[in-house]
Amino acid sequence: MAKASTKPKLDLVRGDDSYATIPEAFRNVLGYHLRVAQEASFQAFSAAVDKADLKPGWYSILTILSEYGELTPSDLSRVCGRDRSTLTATLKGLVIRGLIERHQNPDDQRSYSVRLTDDGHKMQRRLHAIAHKHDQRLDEIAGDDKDVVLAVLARIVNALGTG
Amino acid sequence: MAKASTKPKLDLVRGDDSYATIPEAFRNVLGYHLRVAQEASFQAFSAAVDKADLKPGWYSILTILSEYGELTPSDLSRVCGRDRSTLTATLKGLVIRGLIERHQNPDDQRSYSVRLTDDGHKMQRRLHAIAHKHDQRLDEIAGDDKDVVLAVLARIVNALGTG
DNA sequence: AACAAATATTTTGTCATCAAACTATCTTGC
DNA sequence: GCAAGATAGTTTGATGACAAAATATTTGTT
Repeated sequence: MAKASTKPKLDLVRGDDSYATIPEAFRNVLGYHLRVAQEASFQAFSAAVDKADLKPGWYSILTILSEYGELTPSDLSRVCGRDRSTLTATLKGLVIRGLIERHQNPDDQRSYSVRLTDDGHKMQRRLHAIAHKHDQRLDEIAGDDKDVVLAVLARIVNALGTG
Repeated sequence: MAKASTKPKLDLVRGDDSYATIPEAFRNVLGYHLRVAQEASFQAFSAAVDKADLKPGWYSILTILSEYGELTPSDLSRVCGRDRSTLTATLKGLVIRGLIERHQNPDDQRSYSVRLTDDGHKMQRRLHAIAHKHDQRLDEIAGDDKDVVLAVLARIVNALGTG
């Protein structure tokens, strides 16, 4: 409703596919721009990783393990900010590919931890190189505003929770 | 690798579930914070919509239609920045629920357009009320930095493309 | 010691996203 | 007028996410 006077139907038809028309209702809406920017960023990283025949989902897990050494799936899920159940399939794949190995916890039969293998370390470095290039690109785009943006994003996460 | 000296394993175990420990490797990385913040924002909106027994995916489509009046799935996909194939299922659901209706294009048998029904308009307003509250919350969190953040997010999308 | 409660992980179901393959239809060029 | 190519939409398959239910095991209580 609102202002039904101007219906911008026409300029939708554009040859290039850059995102032509932002609906008026979303123009000032952080959530919308957050979603679109995150999707763009992920797709760009994904494409770069894909060219090397790797999976984008591996990067964060391998990197966290390279930093923390050894973690249970639950701790890993807390650190990377995703639900535990999301990790199961990825971890299974990483084990199969020999990039991580499981260690049964001798004190608790329910629990195990994962750590990088040598191949896992190598793969982490490969992925990190790709990720780092992507980060640099984002940093250039953000320029001097980077710190402000990081601060706002952190406030959003703290205020709304991780999920 | 890098600095294997301090492995912060310990403070992971926290009673609350606010995101405790950001891996050092991600602390300054826009892409990571973008992903986590977007996920948090989406989950918060999703939860609010869910309480009213609605679907978050409906909101953007209904709102775009309320603004543009009548669109083909392809144009809708361009406006909302998602792939065409993503819309198929949602549009089907919206038709079934009587929130939108399809109109065959008389000049092209392949093509149709969708527009809101009266129920669709009502539903759009309900969802908008929820979305608006969510937006206000994000606006409060962003405070004076909102415009800077919006500008950076827009630059990211323009530089990396919509997907 | 036994049963209840908490915890660690997996499984299942839903949804959103893209890309690529497929179908149907329209347009173009010859 | 007909075949080739472009376009609109759908389907299928992969990935990634959550939540809720199911399993297995440990801990705590009486």
